Amino acid sequence: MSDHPSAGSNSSVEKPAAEKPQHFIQQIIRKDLEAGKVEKVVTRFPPEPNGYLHIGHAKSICLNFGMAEEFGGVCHLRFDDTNPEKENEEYVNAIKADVQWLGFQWGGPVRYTSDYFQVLYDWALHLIRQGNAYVCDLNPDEAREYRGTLTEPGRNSPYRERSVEENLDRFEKMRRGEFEEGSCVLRAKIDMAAPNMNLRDPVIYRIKKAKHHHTGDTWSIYPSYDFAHGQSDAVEGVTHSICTLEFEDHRPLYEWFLENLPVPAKPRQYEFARLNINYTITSKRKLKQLVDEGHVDAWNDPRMPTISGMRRRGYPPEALRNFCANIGVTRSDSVVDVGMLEYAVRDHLDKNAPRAMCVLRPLKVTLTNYAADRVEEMRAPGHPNRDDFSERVLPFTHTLYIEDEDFREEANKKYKRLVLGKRVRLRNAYVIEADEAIKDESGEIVEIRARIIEDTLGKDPADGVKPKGVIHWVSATHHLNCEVRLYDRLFSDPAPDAGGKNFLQAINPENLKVLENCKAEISLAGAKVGDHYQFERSGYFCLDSKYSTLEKPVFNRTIELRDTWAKIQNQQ
RNA sequence: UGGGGCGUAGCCAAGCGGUAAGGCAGCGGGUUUUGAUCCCGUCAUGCGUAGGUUCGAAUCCUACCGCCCCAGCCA
Repeated sequence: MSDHPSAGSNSSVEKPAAEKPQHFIQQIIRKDLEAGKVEKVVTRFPPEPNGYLHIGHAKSICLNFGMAEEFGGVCHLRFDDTNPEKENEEYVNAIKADVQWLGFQWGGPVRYTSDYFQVLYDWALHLIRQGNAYVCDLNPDEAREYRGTLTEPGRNSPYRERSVEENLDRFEKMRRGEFEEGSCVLRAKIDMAAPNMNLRDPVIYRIKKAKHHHTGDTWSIYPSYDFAHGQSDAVEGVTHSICTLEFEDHRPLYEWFLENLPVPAKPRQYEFARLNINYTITSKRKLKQLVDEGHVDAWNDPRMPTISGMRRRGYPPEALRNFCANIGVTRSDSVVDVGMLEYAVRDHLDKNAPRAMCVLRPLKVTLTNYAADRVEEMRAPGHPNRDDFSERVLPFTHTLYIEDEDFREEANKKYKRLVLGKRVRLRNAYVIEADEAIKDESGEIVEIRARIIEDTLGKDPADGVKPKGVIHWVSATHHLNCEVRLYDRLFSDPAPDAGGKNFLQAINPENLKVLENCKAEISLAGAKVGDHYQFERSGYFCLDSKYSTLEKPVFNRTIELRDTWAKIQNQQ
């Protein structure tokens, strides 16, 4: 059967000029709607609550909820909870929060595959009565042997021809918990010689005496993914069941159940390529390992590619959605450059984050011609390109801090910062000129003595000697002490996951730098968790939701500004 | 020497028989009190390879090559 329903030829659809190209899922849905095959689009996002959602799930969420949104339908949130051994409620709650944070709302209640355990059980009975399923007593090793290999057909299980009565009886005993785990399973009777391994009498129910986070001890048998997914879609009236490519081989099985069971609808499955990003891993199992072994703080560690980690890091939900829109949806395997994600984050933050100044590595500057008790209130725009942001007030005083790296005793003309004997513009304030660098015993520069050039607020020096550049600063007496955490990529290998590599060895040992003596402008005292700021000339920052306190604010660097200066330096 | 997919620029990706969109990255330039943003320009004589069909092929056909997925009582 064809992947794409051979839609009635509706060739007279005029193509609107200069429209955004539609990806194949959009094309399929639009045709289904136009052909009247579907009245209202229903999709679903079906995570298994066995870990936290990551950037790859964001793509799926944007696709599934996005299609519902775009075509006036709904998207269900359904927890695919058929394996109680790995799932729990912490994950359920985290997943719900993540989906909502991304800005999506599911249609109707939160659903669980476990809501359908009774129907699924009844349908298993139906299959048995039709002679389409049997209880098989082969142990796992034997079952593997009987299954055959990729190139050799399997053999029929010796239990394949049990009578309906015996199957009914044994399945009932499975249900009642009378058999040990692993002693038997219920299998669909399809074809042990099928070239598609999924059709070689797949397991549809297995015994698990674990307590289920949602159904408690009600069941001692649980349906397999294959036996649950399509039927759940059918029960919910899902029209387009979108999943990743590795499930393509399962589609014939998905359809086999729909055809052999009295289901209320016939949903269709479509597959797209899952997201891969370089320098990143998107495997729940490996992400869990990073957490369990303490390589990171938690699932929501700002270095994690989890949705909660990116949230804590300061990635705005809009950036994630834009990113997903930018990468598209196709069926070809690909590895997206992490630069695309970073672009989306910078792009949104640049347009929306208020500006502030914060000195990360302070170097004291004393203004010898500025009275020690004088305080001027400089006014600075909240955003250079928007007038709907409120102004900030910056106290300007006799002693200031500038960035350690913004001063050099001598430098070539490419260095556009403060140089001994030269001028620089203090952003939103005066032009100053450096007269002297004071060093300690070890030769370390500990203070700069400088002068302001009078009458340079909003204008160049009257003598025509223009400053070489602009640097940020903070008053040494009127500021907010804070801690800043600089994150770098978690992995230094573009493909930490590839081949037989051990991804733990690809961990970047310098993925976090904590600066405890940072000086922020006082307006930042009002920062709240969830606010985003651009620390000018530095990057985008936000308060850390875990470590920040009123006494000691902790800012996470979400991402650096694009830095062509660093690029120039690296080229030399 | 099974089955299912996928190959368009460094990366992502349009294209659906009429002569290679767009974005990211890069490069060059302009504006700028952020080395940011913004703006302009540049970046595939060629679509995995080789044949074929056609007036015309990235699009159709054939063969080959490469990569991904499948042998859980995971999803």
